[in-house]
Amino acid sequence: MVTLKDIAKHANVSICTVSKYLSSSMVVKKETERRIQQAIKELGYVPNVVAKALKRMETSNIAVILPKINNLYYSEITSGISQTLGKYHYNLYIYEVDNLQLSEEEILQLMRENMIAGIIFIGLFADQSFQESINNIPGWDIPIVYANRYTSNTNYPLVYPDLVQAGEIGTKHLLAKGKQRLAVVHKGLREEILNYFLEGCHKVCGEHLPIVMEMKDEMDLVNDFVPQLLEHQIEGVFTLNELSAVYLAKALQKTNIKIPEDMAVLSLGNSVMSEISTPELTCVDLQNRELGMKSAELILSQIRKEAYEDVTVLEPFIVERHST
Amino acid sequence: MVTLKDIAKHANVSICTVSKYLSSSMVVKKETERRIQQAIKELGYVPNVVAKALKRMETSNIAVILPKINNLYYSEITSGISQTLGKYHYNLYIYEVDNLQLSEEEILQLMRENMIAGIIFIGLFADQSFQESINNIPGWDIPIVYANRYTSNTNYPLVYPDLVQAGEIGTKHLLAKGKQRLAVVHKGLREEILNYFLEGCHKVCGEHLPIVMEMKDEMDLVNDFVPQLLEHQIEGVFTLNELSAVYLAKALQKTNIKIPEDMAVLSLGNSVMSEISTPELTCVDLQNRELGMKSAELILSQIRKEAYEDVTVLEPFIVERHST
DNA sequence: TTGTATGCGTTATCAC
DNA sequence: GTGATAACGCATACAA
Repeated sequence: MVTLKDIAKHANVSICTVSKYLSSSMVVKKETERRIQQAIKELGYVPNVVAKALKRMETSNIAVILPKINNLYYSEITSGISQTLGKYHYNLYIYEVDNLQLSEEEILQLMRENMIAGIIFIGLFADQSFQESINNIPGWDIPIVYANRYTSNTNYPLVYPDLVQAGEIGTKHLLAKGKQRLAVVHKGLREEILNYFLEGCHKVCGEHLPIVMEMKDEMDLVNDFVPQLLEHQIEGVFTLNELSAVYLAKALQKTNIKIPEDMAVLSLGNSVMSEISTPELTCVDLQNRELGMKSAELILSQIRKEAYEDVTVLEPFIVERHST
Repeated sequence: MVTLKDIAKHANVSICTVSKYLSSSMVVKKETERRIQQAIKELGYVPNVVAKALKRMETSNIAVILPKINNLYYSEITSGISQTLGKYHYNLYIYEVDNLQLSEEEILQLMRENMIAGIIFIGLFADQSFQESINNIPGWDIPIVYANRYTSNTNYPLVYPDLVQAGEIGTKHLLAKGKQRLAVVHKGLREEILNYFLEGCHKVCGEHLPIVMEMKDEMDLVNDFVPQLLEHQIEGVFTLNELSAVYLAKALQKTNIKIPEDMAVLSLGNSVMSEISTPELTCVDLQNRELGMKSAELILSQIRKEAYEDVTVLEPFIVERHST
């Protein structure tokens, strides 16, 4: 391995001179520069980031911790993070919690061992127990960003889409399409989150709120779920889970219910899945890539000790296709 | 930061004793052990992986380099890699080439700077120029695995699905379903790769090969592509790209062609996309997760200087749904 | 403008 | 069993 020492010797200067020159924290004579450059080229010098990190007690590694990467929802966000981090020459670690089977404590330990410069959690961990885990670590000083987590008892910045507005524009859209009797369908959504949507619905519908229905894994959509929809004479469904929206659309068509004439389907989330569904689903885009980019920026702000917003809210918008 | 030094002082032993005890490369007296353990607990010691890496000149970081992560094809493979690496306590870096806009040389430089322990390339880089880039680096010694790359001029192990067999079982399946006139549809596939499939088809069809059609981005499927299919009186289509298969199925239905009665559609690749398509697509599963796991194992074998297979071929299999 | 010397936290080579 | 001490490659305070 070629080190600064080798370069220094070859260029007949001291290590310090090379080091400072390379970090452009010093101006050197033209002749010195030439010799250093030549030595670097001839010997094939590659800086050692690990040594640098040890000395400076700081890496350029950001960890993204998420349930699984093979899910378009998470991978979109991750790609946004990657894009911004790459621009600033930070590296991106991925930790898939579903695969790793590590406890919260073990993950935090891992982050400290590796001198991670910042952590982005994507929609993970029960609020209290996790925050407690961090508080239990005296001298914890790694920047954190919570992407897609709705909580207030944390000292770290939050980034999430405006779910109230999502509920509002979704409902408004369905009403504008002439759909009166609406249902909000979700799948294991925490009540707290669900309430944000309903608050948005409320703004549009007043007291005439959509009915709320939960989709369960063991349900047969065609035989169990769709009949319930019909029973309530639902005309428009706002499905708060993209994949469920796609499956619902399939079930409706199997039951010979025309989309959007007999029933409109609006999905939350805009990945290829909505696009390839039949019919193509109208959806509320949650700006996942932007969410990722913003999360990365917030981590970098913390690292640089700059000011940052405690809460960043992204504006969702409607992408109209053929299901409403 | 609590270091070995602090622990040593607190436990009244030397740094060396603590270090060797922790790496279980030395047996210590019961009493010493107790004191060390107590010190670690009381002071809250966290080992510093960066310092360890510098000293040992070796990290536990594996880099995965791929075009983009927000693509189920790549993220499935990545998830497989993550699963295996996690088991052996290796960390996973992700580098998205499409986002980073780095040249081959810059990527290789990045890997060396960061003392990456091994690199997995997923379906990337023109064979020759890239291999040359590596050869141009004297003393390059980072293990590499090529996932989904078909080439012979490399010194590194290859992992890929058996495309000949994919062609064979796909064709066989379509024939078994009573489809005689077949088409193989691809989208910008390199001739070399395409030929593997055709070789598989040949095994089943003899000289009566399927016709090959290329799908282009600017094509209107309903007005341009489907009519071509009909013109050739095609009864079964083997689409070598999952997303294209889904779009083709949509186009066929718009043209009121019944799947699979009038035309069978077989897709290559088995992600959720085939599942949520209407109708659910029968497909040839390429075992992406296994591909990732195998890639990770091959990297680890190289790191451990164990023997490994130069070429690992995965066996694709049919997943039957409703499109054939 | 350049050089010397020290230390980041760890492991490894000795000696005791 | 245990302890000094020297590296690993780099950055930096301080000298010159």
